Amino acid sequence: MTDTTGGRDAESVSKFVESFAAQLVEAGMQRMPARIFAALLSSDEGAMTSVELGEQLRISPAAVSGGVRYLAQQHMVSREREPGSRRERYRVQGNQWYEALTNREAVLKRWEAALGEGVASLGAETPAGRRMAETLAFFEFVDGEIAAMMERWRVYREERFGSAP
Amino acid sequence: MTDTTGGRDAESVSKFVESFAAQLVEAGMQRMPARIFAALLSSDEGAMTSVELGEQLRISPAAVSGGVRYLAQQHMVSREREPGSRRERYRVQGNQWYEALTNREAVLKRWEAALGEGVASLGAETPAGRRMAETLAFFEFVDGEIAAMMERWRVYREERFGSAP
DNA sequence: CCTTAACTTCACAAATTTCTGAAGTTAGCG
DNA sequence: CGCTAACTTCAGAAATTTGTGAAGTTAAGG
Repeated sequence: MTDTTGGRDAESVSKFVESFAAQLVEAGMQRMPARIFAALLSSDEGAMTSVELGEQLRISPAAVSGGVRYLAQQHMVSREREPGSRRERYRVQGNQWYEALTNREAVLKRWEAALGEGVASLGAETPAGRRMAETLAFFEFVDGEIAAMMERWRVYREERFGSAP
Repeated sequence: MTDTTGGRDAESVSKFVESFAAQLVEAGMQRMPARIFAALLSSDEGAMTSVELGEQLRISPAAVSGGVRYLAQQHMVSREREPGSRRERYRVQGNQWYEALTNREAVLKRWEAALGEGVASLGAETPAGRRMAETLAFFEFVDGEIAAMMERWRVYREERFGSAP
């Protein structure tokens, strides 16, 4: 086995990273954040330094910096500092990240606000206004359901994988 | 009330269209599809012709054509032809569109496939492989839950708004 | 304190995406 | 059977996005 990273075949890891990143891109994520995220996800530690990311992905420190900032804002990675060092590590926080993925809460709230304005400006009695009110109800419904779904996931996860976070 | 479109204030409708489209864009949709979709959603009929769309949004027939094709592919609008005419109407199919929105089925399936390959190529026994297997389980779980959620929505919708599609 | 390592910010070049006008295609209508 | 209305496709200009190198900032370590 070709093994240049200390445990795995570097090439097949890289291949997975790029292919998973491509899926994320297709789903709307920017390219650099997607690649960085995929790299972190497939690292054994679940964490990498800026330099390691730059080397594996062949990108500049500036690109790492920008990508990581985006991911941190979305709560998909967290940054940690080894005490007494200027070096940071970026970490995929266990299952926190996919909870963030479904936590489109902010997005849903904005949609709901926009639809609410739509109902108001079109008039609740017009056909368009009524259609929009129903759409709004749908998003409010989804909003409420998601919390319950995530709770069920935690239970299921616990019993299947053991060890809560 | 300024009323140039035959029932509503054209300017406030346009304002809503642009602001809702902006939200959709921020969530990842392309600009033209987003604007076209918002326009359809706020029309009383829930349907408009190519010419009407071009006029309201100030875009070329080519842009309408491209945007509508995208929306139809995503099952967010359907095209209908008034019989004995070359003219088409594009329609937001009641509640069908937001069901399509949650029907990220294709997306979820691709993610699952990619993650499955990841587990295989990293090794199910490695830490990274284990983390990825858990992620995969999460998406499979969500996949299953969504169908049930939509069913609950239909029941709720029926009792709150009456009249199934 | 001075040096240096480790990010971050910024201006700009390159790549990509988006929209348009023009030309093409198809189907209704006289 | 040809004319015209109603899309669609395509090539390319314009705008936007992306990633880089270079310069800037901050904090360890000597």
